[in-house]
Order: sequence, then structure tokens, then C-alpha cells
Amino acid sequence: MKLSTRTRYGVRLMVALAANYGKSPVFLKDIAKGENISEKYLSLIIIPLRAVGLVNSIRGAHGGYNLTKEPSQINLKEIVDILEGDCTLVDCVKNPSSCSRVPICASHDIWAIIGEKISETLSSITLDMLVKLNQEKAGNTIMQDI
Amino acid sequence: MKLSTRTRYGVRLMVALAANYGKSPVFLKDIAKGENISEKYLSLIIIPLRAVGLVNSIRGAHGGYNLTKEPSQINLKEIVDILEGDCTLVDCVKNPSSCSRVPICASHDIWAIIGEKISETLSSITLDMLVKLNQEKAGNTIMQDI
DNA sequence: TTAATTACTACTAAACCGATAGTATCGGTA
DNA sequence: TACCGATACTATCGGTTTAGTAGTAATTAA
Repeated sequence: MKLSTRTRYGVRLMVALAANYGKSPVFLKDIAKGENISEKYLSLIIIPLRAVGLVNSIRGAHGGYNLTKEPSQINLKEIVDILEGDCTLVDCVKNPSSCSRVPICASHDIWAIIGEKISETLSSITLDMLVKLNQEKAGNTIMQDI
Repeated sequence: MKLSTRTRYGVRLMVALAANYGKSPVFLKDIAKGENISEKYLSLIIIPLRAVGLVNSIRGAHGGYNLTKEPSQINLKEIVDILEGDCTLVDCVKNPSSCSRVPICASHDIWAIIGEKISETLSSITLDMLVKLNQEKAGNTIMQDI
């Protein structure tokens, strides 16, 4: 039940974009450096995020990426759904016809309930919350350093 | 973030054992037939469940398996923890030293919170609840058939 | 025209996963 | 004691997925 590296990186990428919201476009190169992630790999991860309209890209010199919406209007479920496929723990929740046991299987119902809980929690967390949390943690770290 | 087949099968295995609690030991062969799962594969899955003391085994002719506790005393988190390793979405929650970014990473905190939610929900669901739910679903199916 | 940047396609090495196979061991029973 | 039915253990395998790399094309500001 682990999240893929793709999703983890994708969330950090989106948080980095959120931290820059309202400013000029960000180069993927800079995010890659800041997050210590391969730029090439990030450039693959951002494709579906752009395709679905969460991210806007500008090609060419002085190009870069921007969020298309305010960070408070983008929640984690949107990102996980895109990068992970969905927020369910078993295939038969999203696609009941994939298993003939669904009508008689109690576990199916349980996995569906837990998937709902996960979705609710992810939906309630927006990018601006993550940006703030990052700032707080950075502040605490500095305080600790002093 | 999908559950492994191992975990899904393991839960169904435990529910089948729970449905038989208090009776004579069950042959894995019979559970395999009832759940339509390879007996050999189930025999691998049950090893860690036995090792941790959730299941008791009797070898030899007329052997079989039994739960060691009442179904109401066994919850899903125990089973998932054993078969899946843990109930966390990312490694750095269970093992913070696996990532140097943990002290400054907001996503880490978020994944930890969601993992907590999942754990709580799994803990609240016991095997006897699943047995009852199975019985209800079986009843409904029969009603539909008539 | 050049340099910087995104866009796209292909590939690969390694890990993981579901499952199978075969043998060993145990224990009740005839 | 010999046999049969069951669990216990170890090894292996093929397929899929995953994380990541490589190279080239397209775009645009200067």
C-alpha cells in the first residue's frame, strides 16, 4: 500500500510550484535542484499534471511552469488520482466488474470504506496548507540551529 | 497505493477461519476451494500469521488451522501490518532515518497523518464484523435470486 | 542564430509480485 | 510399522512494474 515515488515526487513538485504561485514561471531545473530529484524524471511526472490542466507550461528560453489555480484550490486527492491512478486500495472498488466476488465479498466493502476515508482526507489537504507547513518546519529548523 | 494480493487473500483467509471459530480445525484445502485461491499460495500466506500467533496449526492427518483468539479480538490492522509490512503510505513514516528530508518535509507529515487515519480505521474493524457482513451479503444475494 | 527550455519517445536495469514445484516433516490410524 | 493426509520449508520462475536514463525534436527569447 505504498505510494509510488512518482506520486511522492509529484506532490513535492506541486508544492514547489505552489510556493511560487503568482510569480514568474519556474524552471523545472530549479525545482529539481531544490528538491534533489532528477530533472529528467520530473519532466515525465509533470506531463499528466499539465495534461489535466493543473499546470501551465511555457516553452522556449525563459519558459517554465506555473500552477493554473490558486494553491488553496488544489487538493492532494487531485494529484494522487492523476499520478497513482486512483485513491483506492483494491481494483474492484473502482472497477467492480473486475471481480465476480464483489456481490458476496465483505472485504470488498471494507476496502471501499477505507478508500473513502483516504479520499476524504486527501481532499481536505490543499497545496497552500503544505506550503505553510513547509515554511513552519523551515522556521523550526532554523530555530533549532540557533 | 494498492494492497497486495497477499494481503487481500490473507484477510479472506482469516475471515474464513473466523467463520469457523470454535469448531474443529479447518483444512487449508477447504478454504482454498471455498475462496477459489491456490492452496499452495495460501500455505505461504498463513506462515507469518501463524508465526505471530494469530493462527494455530495442527500437523498430520486430521490437522488444520484455527484462530487462537475470538474473531472479535482480531482486527484488520494486525493482519495488514503482518502481510503488508505496515500501514504507512511511505517508508519514511515508519523509518524516519531512511530520508534526510524528514525534518524539513511537509509531505512527510501529511503522509504520516493519513497513515494514522488508515490505521485507526483498520483497527476498528474486527474479524467478527467481517463474518457478519459476509452473512448479510449472502442473505441479500439469496433474496435477489428469489 | 544561438542558447535555454519544454515535449516526446524509447529504452533499460532492477525490483517486486504472484504463483508453482518439490521435498521434508509430522501425526493419526489401520 | 507402514501408509496416508496434512502442514512446513525452500527454491525457483516468468511477467509486470518501477525508477530512472538517453536522445532528439520543438519552441522561443534575446
